[in-house]
Amino acid sequence: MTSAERGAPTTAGRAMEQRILDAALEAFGERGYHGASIRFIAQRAGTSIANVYNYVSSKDELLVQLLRGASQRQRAQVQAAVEQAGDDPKARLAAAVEAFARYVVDHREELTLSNTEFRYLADHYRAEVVEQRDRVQALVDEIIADGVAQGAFRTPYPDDVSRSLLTMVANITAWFRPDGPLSPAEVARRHADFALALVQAV
Amino acid sequence: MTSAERGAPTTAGRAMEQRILDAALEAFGERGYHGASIRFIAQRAGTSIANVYNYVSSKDELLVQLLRGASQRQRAQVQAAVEQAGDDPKARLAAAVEAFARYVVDHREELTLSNTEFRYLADHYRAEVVEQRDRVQALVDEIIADGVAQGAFRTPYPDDVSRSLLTMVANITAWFRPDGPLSPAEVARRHADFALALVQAV
Amino acid sequence: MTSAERGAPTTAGRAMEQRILDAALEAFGERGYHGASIRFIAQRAGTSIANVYNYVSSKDELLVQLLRGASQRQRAQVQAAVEQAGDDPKARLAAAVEAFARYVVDHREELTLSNTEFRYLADHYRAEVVEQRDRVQALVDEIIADGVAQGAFRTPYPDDVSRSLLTMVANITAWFRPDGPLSPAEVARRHADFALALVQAV
Amino acid sequence: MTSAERGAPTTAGRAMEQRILDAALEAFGERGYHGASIRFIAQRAGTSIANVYNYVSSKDELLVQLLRGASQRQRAQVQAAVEQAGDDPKARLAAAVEAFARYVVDHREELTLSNTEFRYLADHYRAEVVEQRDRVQALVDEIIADGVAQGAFRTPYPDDVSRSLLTMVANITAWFRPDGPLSPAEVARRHADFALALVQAV
DNA sequence: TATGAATGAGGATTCATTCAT
DNA sequence: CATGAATGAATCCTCATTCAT
Repeated sequence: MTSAERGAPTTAGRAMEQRILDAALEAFGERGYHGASIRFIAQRAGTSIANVYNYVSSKDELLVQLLRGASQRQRAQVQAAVEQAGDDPKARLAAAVEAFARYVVDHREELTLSNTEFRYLADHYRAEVVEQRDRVQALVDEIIADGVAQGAFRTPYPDDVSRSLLTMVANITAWFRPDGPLSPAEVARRHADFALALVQAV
Repeated sequence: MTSAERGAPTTAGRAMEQRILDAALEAFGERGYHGASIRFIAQRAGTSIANVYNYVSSKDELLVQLLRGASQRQRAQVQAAVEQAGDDPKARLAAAVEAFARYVVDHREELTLSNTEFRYLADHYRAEVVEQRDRVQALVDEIIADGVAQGAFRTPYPDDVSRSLLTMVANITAWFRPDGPLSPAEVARRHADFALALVQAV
Repeated sequence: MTSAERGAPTTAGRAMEQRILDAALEAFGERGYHGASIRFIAQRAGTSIANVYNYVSSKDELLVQLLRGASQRQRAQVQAAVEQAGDDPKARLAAAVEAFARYVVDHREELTLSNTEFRYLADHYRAEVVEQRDRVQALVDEIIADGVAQGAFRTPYPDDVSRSLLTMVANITAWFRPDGPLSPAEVARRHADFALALVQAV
Repeated sequence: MTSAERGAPTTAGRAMEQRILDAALEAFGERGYHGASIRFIAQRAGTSIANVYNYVSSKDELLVQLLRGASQRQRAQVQAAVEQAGDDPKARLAAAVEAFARYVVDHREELTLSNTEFRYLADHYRAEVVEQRDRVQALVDEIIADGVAQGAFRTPYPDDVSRSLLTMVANITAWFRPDGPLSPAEVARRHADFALALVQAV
């Protein structure tokens, strides 16, 4: 059931919904939230404007649905990676950053949106996305704090480093091009290294 | 007939022009390029819509004028700082990053624009801004390469570090709040430290 | 295929039809014909939009069905009252007006519709409603004319009084509130008195 | 200065504004508030849709401007007539009703609007119109109460008569046609007579 | 220098309606 | 009997821009 009030969707309906979400992701990514019209999105999805509103109740809602999904999946991916990384702070930090970076590079469109259009969300919607972000930030904060406590990291500003680190990784979208010299995997790995350097791992 | 196509501007004219540019900076910063209308900007500037067109030939031009000025001033500030820093790679890198960061924090609105609305510039205009950015990037690239050559920095990926470093600093705008715990000066200084950590300065 | 074009309706079908008509009456009453959408009506009726069209062939038809029914029942009620009132013009007029007023007050929504949305009916439909109204008007005209002929009423403008009288009573809807000080029965009775005053009954 | 925020209007501007208001009055009268689109109004006024919004800030505002003006002028006309009518309750009542009726017949479009579209006004706007109406009603209430006190009127329900009387007169719009047998002046005069009959003037 | 008047195109959204299931 | 999917046309309103004054 989508946010537009309706009953159980058919198979065709579900497919159409996905096409619309995909089209919106592309459109917002290319032109920004305000720059991408519903007309443009509908065209990309191959439907009429009116039919878009059978699946989504407003343009706002379209944006939030995309951002919400992205932030949840990214958080989940980071959390899972950390859980598998064992106890060593270095391993945990590397795993967190690599997973975070991997999500960024693999879902550039979602993250471009998240970085640049997030602020246009209505307050009510923004909260949901902020929470996911905060949970990731808190996780990394904690890893770094642990590392410092155990003497594995020597940075004098653990919290500031943590924030700047995630800022750096989230904004890989600002320069990464898939046809560039670095593969997604390499980009992610190197940023894991950068993270260790930033915290001054011993 | 825009300002550029006319004779010498009067003092009052110059003041009006500045009011318009300031208003546009605020407006774009709050709502984004597509989200801020000329009407909104004119209201902020306290003039009529039509009068905005006495100073700027189009909305595009308004954006480009802001971004061009910002990127030039930022580059100039970084260059000046580096020139005064002497020969030591560490001192030079610290000076470059601190100056860059300082500009970001002191001109948050300009840089928010630069980070998020830059992509909406027409190709022709974008080039001018890109050039300024590239010159800063090249300068930092060179400092880091020198440092590596002299054995002062041990990073195995000097170019990647350079790019990620500037990304991190440019996006301080994403989280910095003037009423937060850190002063602009502190934020800048710490990012200089982060830079040295990132390049693994000896 | 609308209800009219189908076989005998089921009991459940009849109930649904009534729910739709009730919902439409409410909706048109609250928002007017143009202001009430089929979506709104369907929601009130607790069905889908599409299902509304199983019972009514168009929005126009929905309005006409309501107005037609109302005007028929009102006319019937007035006629019945007059027939039971005997021969005295005063009694007949009082009975007519009281019955007419009673219908108005007891069916405010229908009459609000009738007073305000009637003009949006397509010509073809309007005729049916006009006929019912005209029959009531003619009946009252006749009663008053009789009264004048018999010397029971002294008004010099029998036809004008007749029209203004029914206008006054039909538009009770404009001010009557069920939670006001007057009961429906009282309102009706007083208007019967007003009618006698208007015709200057001896 | 119109409600749409602008500076001093030019002569041409004032003329355009009047054309728009006239067009809206006609349009709302013919099709009702919800039925008359801004497009339709603009066409009638001979301008573009966008230009309508140079003079009026919303469709709501267009309606309220019309209704506000009408109710004010009608009240003023009634008040003036009463003031000139001397002290005799009969003369005063006749004057009030005749003036009221005259306004109705002479401004049928305005009053059709007032009778049928008034309820679609936003609460905030409605209050202004209600006040004008209430003042007229209060004036007539008072005249009738005085007449009853002085023994000039014998109606047992002075307040109810007062309300039904004005209802009757306001809704002359429902049946009056300028090409009918009665002139505006005659219609008004007869309703003054009806008023005296209703209150049972001695 | 400054602004009111004007507009065509387009913004998001809702409309009444149809049809396959 | 009932409904989700779909649409073209229309809704109100705002857009960036021009021009005469």
